[in-house]
Amino acid sequence: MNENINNKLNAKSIKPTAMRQLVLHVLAEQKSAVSMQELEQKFEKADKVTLYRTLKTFEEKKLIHSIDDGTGSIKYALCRESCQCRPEELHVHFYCTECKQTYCLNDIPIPSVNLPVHFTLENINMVVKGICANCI
Amino acid sequence: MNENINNKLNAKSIKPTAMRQLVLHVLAEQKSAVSMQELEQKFEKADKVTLYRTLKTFEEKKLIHSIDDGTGSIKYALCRESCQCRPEELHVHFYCTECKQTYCLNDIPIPSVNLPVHFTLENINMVVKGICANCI
DNA sequence: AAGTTGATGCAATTGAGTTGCAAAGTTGTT
DNA sequence: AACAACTTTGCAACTCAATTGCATCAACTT
Repeated sequence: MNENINNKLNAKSIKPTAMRQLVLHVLAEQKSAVSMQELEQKFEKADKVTLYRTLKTFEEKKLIHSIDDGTGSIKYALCRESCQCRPEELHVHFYCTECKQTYCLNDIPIPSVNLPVHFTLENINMVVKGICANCI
Repeated sequence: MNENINNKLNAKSIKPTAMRQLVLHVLAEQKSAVSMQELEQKFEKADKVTLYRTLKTFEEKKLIHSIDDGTGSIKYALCRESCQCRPEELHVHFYCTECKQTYCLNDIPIPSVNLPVHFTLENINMVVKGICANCI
């Protein structure tokens, strides 16, 4: 397990410090995307700023991606193996207004959009709001 | 012109106060979606909170819609005539990373998404980032 | 004119995100 | 082992948008 964690960090050329192992471990357990605040609460003692910078590093190295689900706090979730976070690889996110959880709909790619002429595409954020299967 | 403004307010059953007429007037002039801060600067003297509440009212009454474009400040834009802000009516938004403007792509409806079973849909936010035609 | 309701303006608070800086830890070199 | 060079961590403090409380003001009702 620890092997696995270190492998993932190494694969993205992130130095495997204790903190980073811990954060990655917790992230890997989540079924939904989590905010910095939620993560913070999952540790006994955790410095907000270290967490913040850890997440930034993870995101830069494309180990995780962030989702702005419109709730005011950004959520983070693990990327899939070998993800490059390119527009074609992105998936839809779902925010449940009942349980307030944000889920990666990994199997639902973001549909392509025909932009007006001379518009270039870099990135897409698509968040669907509604009620998830568990809350109906 | 003033007639027009009052008609729009009345049509959505919003009491046409001076402030609201003014804000609606300025909103109608915009080519892109604007933040509260940007709006504030367009007035000589404007109280942030009044503006805030005016926008809230407008949004509740579906005179405007808000866009969370991921920049950290919410943008507002007029809805089209007779818009109910239902999922089928929503359009894609475009954030230009060059000019930092957020545009309503009114002619591009949000593509439909096949959600997993038992997920219900209430709303969709779709923001495409890239470079707009003016900035290329 | 008094009373009720809604709108406005100021002050102050919240809450997420961010920066600065010094201490602690890591790595590589002699 | 000792040193320098670099990275990571932790605390304090700050920024900035959004929001709330409360008192005042305007408009409409009886």
